[in-house]
Amino acid sequence: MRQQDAIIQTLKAKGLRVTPQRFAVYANLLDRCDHPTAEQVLSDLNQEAPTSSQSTVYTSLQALCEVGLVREVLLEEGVCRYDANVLPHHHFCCRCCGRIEDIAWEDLQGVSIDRVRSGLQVESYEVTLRGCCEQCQSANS
Amino acid sequence: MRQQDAIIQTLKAKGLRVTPQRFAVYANLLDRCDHPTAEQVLSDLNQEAPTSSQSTVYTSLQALCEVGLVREVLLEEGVCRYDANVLPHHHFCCRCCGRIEDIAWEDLQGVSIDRVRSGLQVESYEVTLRGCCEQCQSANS
DNA sequence: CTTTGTGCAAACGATTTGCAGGATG
DNA sequence: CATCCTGCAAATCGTTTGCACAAAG
Repeated sequence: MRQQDAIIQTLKAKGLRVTPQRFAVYANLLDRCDHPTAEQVLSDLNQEAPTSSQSTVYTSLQALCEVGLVREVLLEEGVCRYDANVLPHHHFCCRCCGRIEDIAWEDLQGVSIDRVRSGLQVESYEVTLRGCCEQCQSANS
Repeated sequence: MRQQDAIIQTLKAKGLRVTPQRFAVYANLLDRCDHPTAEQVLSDLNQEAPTSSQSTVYTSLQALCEVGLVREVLLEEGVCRYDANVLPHHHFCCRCCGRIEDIAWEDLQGVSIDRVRSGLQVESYEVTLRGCCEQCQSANS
């Protein structure tokens, strides 16, 4: 219950009205460790009973992105995934199963951004690793 | 003219039939320093006279990707961009104008991949820088 | 001649939009 | 009670597909 209050406070603090649908979208995203698409969130919420419409999920995700509570992740063709982990981190993308895992910032040190071509004002960066995840490795052998 | 022969040889070497349309798509991509979408390539080719249909451009790009002459670049929502530079390199993505620039591999050294969580088999990686490009910086001031 | 590529139009899937009614602060 | 959000359905955008014809090796 305290968890829920925290979510409500967070939404309010960002100037977003707290509606059941918006709450549900954000809570769902916080709850997952993967990076779901809008459609996955939608069907997840409506699993047992219909709670949100398609367009509401889309607008909610957009609103959450705008205030910085959620970020878009673009690692795959055709779909846009969402991530409630907005702390800077990297991604690992499995070539076999498509799974996307977060890589903690500290686990990948040593990028020297200051060396980049002058003229470009770099505000942030992230590393995308591609390869084969543990599950797929054992499945393949 | 030698340039054109080189393209033809490259396509043949990859086992692709050399058709005027496919040639044009690949030549166009090699010619540009940006990372056009399929639609941009299409309209570019048909600028003066119609040379290729929509579906042909899409299938050509797909064929070129499959043989490794072109790579997909996913840095923006909704569209898939293409890049004829298949040497490993990084990308800079301007937040203001959306421009995407290649960053040479050597310009960004020091990522220590071996330190990443064990279990993950990393085959490749790339860094995405985000910020403000030179043109936008001067435009904003 | 066999195989592969092209072009058209229709199909598709993800996302967006217009608008009327409903809930929130 | 003014504003913002929701839900529906239709619209849109990028991309894919089916199929008949044409071109390449």
